[in-house]
Amino acid sequence: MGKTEARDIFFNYIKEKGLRYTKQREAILGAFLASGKHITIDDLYTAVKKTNQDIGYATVHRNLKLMTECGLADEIKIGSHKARFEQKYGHEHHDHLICMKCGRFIEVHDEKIEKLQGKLAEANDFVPMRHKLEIYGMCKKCR
Amino acid sequence: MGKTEARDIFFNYIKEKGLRYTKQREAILGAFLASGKHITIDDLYTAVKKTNQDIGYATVHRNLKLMTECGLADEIKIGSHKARFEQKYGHEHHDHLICMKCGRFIEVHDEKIEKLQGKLAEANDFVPMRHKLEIYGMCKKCR
DNA sequence: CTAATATTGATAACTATTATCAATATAACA
DNA sequence: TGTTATATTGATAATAGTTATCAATATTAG
Ligand SMILES: [Mn+2]
Ligand SMILES: [Mn+2]
Ligand SMILES: [Zn+2]
Ligand SMILES: [Zn+2]
Repeated sequence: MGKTEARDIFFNYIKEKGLRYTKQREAILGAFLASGKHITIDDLYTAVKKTNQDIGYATVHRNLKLMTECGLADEIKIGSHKARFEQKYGHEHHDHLICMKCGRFIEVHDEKIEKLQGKLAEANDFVPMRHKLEIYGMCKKCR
Repeated sequence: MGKTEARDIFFNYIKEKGLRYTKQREAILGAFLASGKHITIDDLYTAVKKTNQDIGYATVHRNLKLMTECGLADEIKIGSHKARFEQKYGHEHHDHLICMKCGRFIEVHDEKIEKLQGKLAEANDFVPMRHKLEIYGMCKKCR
């Protein structure tokens, strides 16, 4: 479901920029597409290592940035924690409820809020391009 | 307008924790209350230095954290930039429109959005405690 | 005034990210 | 299929921001 298209997007982006499609890129892309939500660079590095033990951390880092540039990945920074990435291609936009106790991320979406954000920006002569809404609190399990 | 009360809050917090009220604390508090919006630790450090040239960076940092703990300051992290602080006591809650070109912060508030956020949390069995809404885009001046 | 201990300022340590660079891999093209 | 220009890699250094360490000093209760 979308893996081939995702690969095409990455491959085409690489080619358009005059870059080269390497075994490492293929491996990193594959591991990313197989990954769960909100992974860190370390998570992906560990995952890729399983099939490609000679991979370097910097290579994973660089390619995660490339995947972000071409729209396959989305970078999210929470509090003082390290950067996390989630799949973007084929995934709807959403915001996050973040549990302050267990760290769980709950993905949410509210079209009314999205619309009001647009109006709010407009009222301030501001052209919105992207936004981040994070609600911190306590999840069901943690109380 | 509120400066004395703000000082009381800090002083009482210090005392309650069995800490000591020092010249440095007084100077840092004063500089913070006189500061503008969204300052960095460096900004405050520079400001305090003017009247207290022997102050150390670590001392400013530590006390900014204390002021945050007792509710006088609010820490905001934008993108990959360094931490910024704004006055919280006597200031209403607000969110930010952030210009991606000039870096300007526009402070906004929308009660309807706030209410919908509460509902959204509730619908997910989540108890919200604080939230962060940042809309990135282009401000009026920058286009 | 004394004593216990919190604070300070300099700086080291730490964390995460990004840059550097020589060796190697890729891909266009002869 | 070679040749060649150059993009990529992996190790590691550098950087940026934050936080910890520690000896000297300041504060405060008694
Ligand atoms: Mn998500
Ligand atoms: Mn603000
Ligand atoms: Zn939880
Ligand atoms: Zn602007």
